[in-house]
Amino acid sequence: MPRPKKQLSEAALQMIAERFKVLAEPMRLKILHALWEGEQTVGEIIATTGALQANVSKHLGILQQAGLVRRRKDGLNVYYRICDETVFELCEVVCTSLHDRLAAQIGELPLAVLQRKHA
Amino acid sequence: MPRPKKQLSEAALQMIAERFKVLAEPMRLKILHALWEGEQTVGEIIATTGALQANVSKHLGILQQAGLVRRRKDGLNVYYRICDETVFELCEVVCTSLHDRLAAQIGELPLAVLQRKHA
DNA sequence: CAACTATATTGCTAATTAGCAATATAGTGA
DNA sequence: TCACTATATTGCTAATTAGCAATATAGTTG
Repeated sequence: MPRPKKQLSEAALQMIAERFKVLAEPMRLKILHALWEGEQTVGEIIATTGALQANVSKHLGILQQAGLVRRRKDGLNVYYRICDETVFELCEVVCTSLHDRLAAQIGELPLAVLQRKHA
Repeated sequence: MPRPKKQLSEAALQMIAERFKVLAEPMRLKILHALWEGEQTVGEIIATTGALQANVSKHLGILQQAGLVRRRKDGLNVYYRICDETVFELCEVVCTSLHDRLAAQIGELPLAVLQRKHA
């Protein structure tokens, strides 16, 4: 049974792809993960992720540009926090999908029935 | 209130990022969208998307590698179909997020209250 | 003001990849 | 077998980008 067709313009595809692109970097996911529990300064994020300062700063810029995190300046420090909760939902859906896929692949493999019974 | 911390290894981040990467190309999204209503041959996908045959074939290979689509061969034709429904869920979540973001940005802008009242 | 700290930006390089053109493969029918 | 069709693969080029090093900016303190 065919689904009802939803129209998607080139511009829409571009925007959606762009969002996925932002999430397609392990380091950015790591940063978002670090912000899971709440806002952190850039310095804290650097410590948490172990990445170089310049890279963290650049990634944070990209995340902010995408509207996923928000800046808050206080003295010398800059605090970042997640401002789009769908980030977590997306990661969860992907995790579940990957998990299911791997589980299915495991199911495809024959078990080691040939293992020796005793020594 | 801090959220409960979920642990994410480097390998997990890598896998998740990889999945997002697959979805981060407009043409692949277009192909998935073409498969929304059901399985299609490569030829049909080419016609629907307007892309060159070589590119469609390569994208389909990537999608299959990622476990998002499945091949079925029948004579000269090869039929592809989506085998991971989370694809649609992910796109919907992103669309909603983007929509909300744009709506919020519209709200930030002052309306054209200065427009002339009469000619 | 100068010295210091936290963060941002810039220039560079190496690696990845989408699209194109050309070729290869596989299945069909005569 | 040959000719034809559908799909896959390969080689190439141009564009993008993550990470690094160096520098710049902004805020603080003395």
